[in-house]
Amino acid sequence: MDHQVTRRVTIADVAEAAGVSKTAVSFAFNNPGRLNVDTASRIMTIADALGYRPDPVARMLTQRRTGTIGLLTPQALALIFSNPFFGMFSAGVAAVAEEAGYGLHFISPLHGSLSRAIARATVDGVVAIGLAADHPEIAEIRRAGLPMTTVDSDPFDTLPSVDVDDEGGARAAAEHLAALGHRDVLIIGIERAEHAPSGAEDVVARRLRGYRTAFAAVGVAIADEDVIVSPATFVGGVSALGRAWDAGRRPTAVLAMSDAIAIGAIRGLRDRGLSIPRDISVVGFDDIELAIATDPPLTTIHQPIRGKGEEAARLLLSGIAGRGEPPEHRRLATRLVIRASTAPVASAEQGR
Amino acid sequence: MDHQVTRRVTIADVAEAAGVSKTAVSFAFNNPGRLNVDTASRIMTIADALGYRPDPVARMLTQRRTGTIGLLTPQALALIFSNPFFGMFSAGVAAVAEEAGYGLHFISPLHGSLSRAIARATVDGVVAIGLAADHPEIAEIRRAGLPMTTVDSDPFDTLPSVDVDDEGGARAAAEHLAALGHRDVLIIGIERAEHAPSGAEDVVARRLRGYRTAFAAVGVAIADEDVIVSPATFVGGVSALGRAWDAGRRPTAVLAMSDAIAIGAIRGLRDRGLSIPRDISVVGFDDIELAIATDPPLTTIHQPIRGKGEEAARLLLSGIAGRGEPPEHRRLATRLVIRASTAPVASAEQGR
DNA sequence: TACGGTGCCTAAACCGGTTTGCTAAACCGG
DNA sequence: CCGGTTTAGCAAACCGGTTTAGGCACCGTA
Repeated sequence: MDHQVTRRVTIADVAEAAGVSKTAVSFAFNNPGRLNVDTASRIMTIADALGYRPDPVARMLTQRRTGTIGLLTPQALALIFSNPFFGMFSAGVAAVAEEAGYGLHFISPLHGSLSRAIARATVDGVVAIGLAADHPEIAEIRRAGLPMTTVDSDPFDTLPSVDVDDEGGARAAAEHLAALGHRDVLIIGIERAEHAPSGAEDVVARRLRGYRTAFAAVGVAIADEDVIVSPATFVGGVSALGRAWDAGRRPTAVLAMSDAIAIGAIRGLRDRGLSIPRDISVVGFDDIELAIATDPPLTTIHQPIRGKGEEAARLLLSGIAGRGEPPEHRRLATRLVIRASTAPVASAEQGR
Repeated sequence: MDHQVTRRVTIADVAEAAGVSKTAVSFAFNNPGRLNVDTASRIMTIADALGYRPDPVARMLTQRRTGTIGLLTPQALALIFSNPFFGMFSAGVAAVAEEAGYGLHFISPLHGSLSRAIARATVDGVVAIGLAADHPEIAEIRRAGLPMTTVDSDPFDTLPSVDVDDEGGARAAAEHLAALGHRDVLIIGIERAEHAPSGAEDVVARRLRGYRTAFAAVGVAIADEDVIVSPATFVGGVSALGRAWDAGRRPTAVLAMSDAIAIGAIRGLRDRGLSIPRDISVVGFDDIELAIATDPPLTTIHQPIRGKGEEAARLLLSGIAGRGEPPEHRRLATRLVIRASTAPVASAEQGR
């Protein structure tokens, strides 16, 4: 019916139709107490009849707030959403955002440019996950005057942050393997979108350090060739494992920096006829919900994924509220969860 | 340093500093061709020095477009993100949105009100998933003049839509079970947020019909008590199964309307000492990536989750582009994928 | 009768940009 | 030197709301 270019009905239209000023209409919606009750309801009736809906953009402009927080990732959403970890994390920030009446906007590179995406984002603040602390975009956001909290970035910072004990978790994972007698491990790290900017130490680096520390304690040095990277997804894990295998690597254990990767790696190993954990052990990182339901149930490092999201959102909201407290830094604990994807190294060899 | 309430630097500040008009500054950013090249670069330099960043909200207001599409769900994000299905679906819409230069905004009930969330959302169009066709919010969005495409809603509609052959898929799942000799099944449907508005037939209803048709063909009627519902999450599945079990239900097979639920149900059954599929068969719906990696690998109904998201986004974008074509309706195929969570019913009984 | 309140409503400024004429100067061929 | 065309930049209107600072009528009171 009204299929034409029917101009949107504005506050002025309502005002005219009701024979009052724009101010009155605005009051009817936002501050009815300032109007005679009859006038107010008459205005509302007319507004409704006309199908008037205050334009949220215009509203944002005058109020200087958007009621939205941004969730920024340096990787494409299409990729990141393939990782259950990210879903859980998002669920955490969404939960506290919703609770506080905020909407959620995802900010990810637009045509490859994170800057462009940031410039277009209409948000009151942003939670940035997986952004190295020296990433130029961080400076950009701060210049824009937006409150921000970082997650899994470097901690030494003037911004509030939340992360987990990556190094400790990784160390625990590697120690577990070392204690089982493993000496030859393949490490699958997380591929980062960005061309790693120089110095900053990211999640991958911290976990790697943990792995190395643990193995150094039993006298094995992890060579760079023992470390490969993969997108943090199931299919990423499958193919990363495949590449290493086809290149001739035959480790007795795999340390993956993400459960999605680990589960993919298990799939890849199975496809090659290996039995887990008899022939080869696998340990993940994250402890996603489904880690308990895989075959075999995954030995992994637990981190409070959802809690991380919640905490990040909380810190951000208090930053938005603008009490000028000094930035808080939260480091959440990790812990080893032993399930069934790891076993003593000996078993495979001795069995022969 | 600039820790004060430093007012945001506006286009007027830049204009003044550069000794030009606001127009010139605006041109320097959006239409540099209209300016002398020296002037333009001088303006840019000054803008940069001042840290000027055009306010995206103001920009939206004048341009009458936001460069953002909304993804609307009737359930809380915190819940929905717990379902891998949703992640995959989002990845699909995100992929084509990003490609087209659009951002992604999630719209979900704010303080329980979807209307409120919609009113606040600054988007150029919305993809609505899982909203019954007679849901009042649909009318609301249309009145707002926003292009919209529905996913998994009722199809008979004046809006573009995409869904899958739910009934056919469900029928295939049930036929598979029936062929294996199962006659006593428990069905776990998806709990919907909304107080089911009367007539509309949703995904749950369509799948249920498919299940019923298949079993009717072998002479068994599915009673209402055989149908329970659960949030579409792993933990939802665990507890739904628990409730049914504790209430004394002892089916030979479980038909879950979501893989997440199915995997949770398997977990619940295992916790009770059952072996899958020897003691009881389970079939899911969706075929999420991880369905291949669970223990046992899940027999399920495949649907092109990601493709659904992509297609929905494409339809929406063409709606936004506003070529006034009649709305398209896409129905994607489903198919049974037999893995290892189903087996003949006889085995358990005969084994005794 | 003048005066301070109070209740109800409005005109106009404002938020921070973009866009539409329009003008003035420089350029150009004849 | 002249009329016509570019080029460079500006003032003002506009997008659609909110908010400030009154104005006006009516009231009770000193």
